[in-house]
Amino acid sequence: MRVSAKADYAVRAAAELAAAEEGPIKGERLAEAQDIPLQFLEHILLELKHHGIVRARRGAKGGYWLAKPADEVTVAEIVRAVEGPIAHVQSTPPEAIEYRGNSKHLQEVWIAVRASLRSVLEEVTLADLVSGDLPESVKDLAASPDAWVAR
Amino acid sequence: MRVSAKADYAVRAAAELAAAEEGPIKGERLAEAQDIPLQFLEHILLELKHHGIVRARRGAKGGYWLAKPADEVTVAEIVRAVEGPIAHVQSTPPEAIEYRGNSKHLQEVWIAVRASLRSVLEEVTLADLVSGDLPESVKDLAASPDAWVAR
DNA sequence: GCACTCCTGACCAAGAAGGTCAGGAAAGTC
DNA sequence: GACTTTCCTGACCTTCTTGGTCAGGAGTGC
Repeated sequence: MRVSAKADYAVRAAAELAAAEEGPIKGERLAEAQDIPLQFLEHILLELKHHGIVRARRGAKGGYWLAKPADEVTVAEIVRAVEGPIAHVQSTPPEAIEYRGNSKHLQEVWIAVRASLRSVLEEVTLADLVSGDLPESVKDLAASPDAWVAR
Repeated sequence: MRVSAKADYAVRAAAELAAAEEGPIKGERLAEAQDIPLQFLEHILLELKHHGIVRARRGAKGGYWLAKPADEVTVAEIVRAVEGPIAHVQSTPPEAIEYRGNSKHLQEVWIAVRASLRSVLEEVTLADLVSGDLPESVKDLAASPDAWVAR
C-alpha cells in the first residue's frame, strides 16, 4: 500500500516534460530539475517509452518528450507503466480471488479500494499537475486538514 | 500500490474472529477456515496481538479473540498493524516530502490518494465485513461494473 | 505431569527496490 | 569521416521485503 520511489520519480519527470515549452528535454536536465539519480531515471524513461507515454531521440539536440498532449496523460498510466497493476492482492486482481466463509465480502472491499485509487489517479492529468488546477474531487480530498495528518 | 498476502490473511483471520460466537478460537481453526498456512498465520496473529487488536491464551481451551468489539475494529487498523503506514511515498509520509518545480502539486495528489484509501479502509469495520452490510460509500464504489474490470 | 496451544527467534529462497557501471547505437556537427 | 552528444541496454550490486518453514520454549488446563 505504498508508492515506490520509481513511481514518484516517473510522475515528476513526466510533469517536467509536460511543462516543457519546446523541443526534446535531455535526461540530465530532468534529473537535475527533480533531483533524481540520472542513470536510474534513464531506466525509468525507457520504461515510459516502451509503454508509449514518452518518445525520445538520441544525439545532440536529442532528449525526451511526451507522446501525447499533457491533458491526455493520467497519473494512473504512469504509475501502471512502472509499478504494474494498481491494487492487486497477493499479485492477483481482486476480482479473480475467491473468498470463503466470513471473509466473503472482503472482495468488495478490495474492489472499492481499487476504485477509490482510480478515482484519484485516473482523474489527474499531467496538465492538471503542472497547472496546479486539480479536479474538484481531488482538491476536496486534499483540502481536509485531516488528510494531512499522519496516522 | 498493492495489498500484501499478509494484510489479506490478517483481515480474513480477523473476520473469522469477529464472527466467532463463543470462546477463544485456535489458530489451526482459523488457518483451515481461511486456508492460510498455519505457521505464517501465527506470526501474523502475534503482530495483531502486539498491536492490541487481538488477545490470546495458551493451552487447552486456548486460542485467539478480538480485543475490542467487532464494530470498533477497522480494516485500516489491521492493515497498518501488518503493513505499516498506508500510502507512504518512498517510505516517508507524503506530507513530509518537498516537491520542487513542476511537480509541486504532486504532494496534493499523494495526499488525496491516501485520503481516498482511508475513506474506504477506515470506514469498514469487521462487523460490516462479516454481515456484508458495508457502508454506503463503499458499497457505491464497489457497485459500479467499471470497478470490476481490470485495466 | 501431561497434553495442548500460543510465543519467539532463526532461518531461507526468491524477488523487488533502488540504484550503479560499462559499453553500444543513433543523431547531429564540423 | 570523425567526433560529440544523448539515448539504449544489459549486467551487476546491495539491501530489504515477501512469504514462508523449523525448532523449541513457555503458559494453561486437566
